Amino acid sequence: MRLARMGGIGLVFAAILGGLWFFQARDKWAALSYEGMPVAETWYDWRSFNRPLINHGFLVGWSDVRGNPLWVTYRLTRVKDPHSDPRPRGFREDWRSLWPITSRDYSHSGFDRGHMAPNYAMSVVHGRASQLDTFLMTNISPQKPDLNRKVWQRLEEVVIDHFVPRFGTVWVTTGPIFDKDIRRMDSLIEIPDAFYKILVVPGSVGKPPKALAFIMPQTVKGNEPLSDFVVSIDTIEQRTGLDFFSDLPDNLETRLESTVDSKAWRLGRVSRLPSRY
DNA sequence: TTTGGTGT
Repeated sequence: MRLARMGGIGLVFAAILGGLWFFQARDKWAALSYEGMPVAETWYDWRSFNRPLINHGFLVGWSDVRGNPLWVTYRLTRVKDPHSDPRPRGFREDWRSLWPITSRDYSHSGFDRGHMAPNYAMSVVHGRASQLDTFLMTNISPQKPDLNRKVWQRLEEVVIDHFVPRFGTVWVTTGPIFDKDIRRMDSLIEIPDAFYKILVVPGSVGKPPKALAFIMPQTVKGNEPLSDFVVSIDTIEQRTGLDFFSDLPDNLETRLESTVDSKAWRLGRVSRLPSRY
């Protein structure tokens, strides 16, 4: 009898603590993503199953099965005097991943440790703690050097150097794409076939939001114009099994995700900009 | 280097 009562009290406390955790987490999920974080279209499908990890300034949808983040979301805003702290020395294991993933798992694999939330932009906009979090292995995905160090880097530079100053606020959703055939590195981390990046400038009164989306395959040469890789968000949803921006009113969401609107972004002017380095 | 690699 007494045992049952104590058990009951324990359950009530657990429920209260769990509830508090959930509501706090839910607030952070909402604050770190635009109109709802990405969700798997089929919740029981292991291929798109992921769980949200909260970091300073960005959110990660982590897949323990693939050993990759399936999506990362963050907001970039204009800052007056952009400067970044020095690049940290190394990549760090994230204790939250089910399988321990370390920097060494990428060594001699032929793949770069590719940031999803980027070091420089996060440092400039969100500060040191955020910058350090971008070096967690749960923010890293295997990228071929010609992608990571060339055209993907150019895309990230255009976002932080041109789009953010021009529009004030840009929401970014980015991650890997896995086609049906599964290839893994020796460390069993799965190798993506391509990467996507979705940019959204939020709407204002009487003005709908605008989006620009890219898919870049691992096989790029690196000197292609960015405009070669523009796609609709619908295409990315089909290839990832994720649903983006699901909190938008349906008519807005449908329009945003089906249209390709590179003119409004004046992409042509920055499409062939060389990397700064 | 606003991307990364390798090594101790």
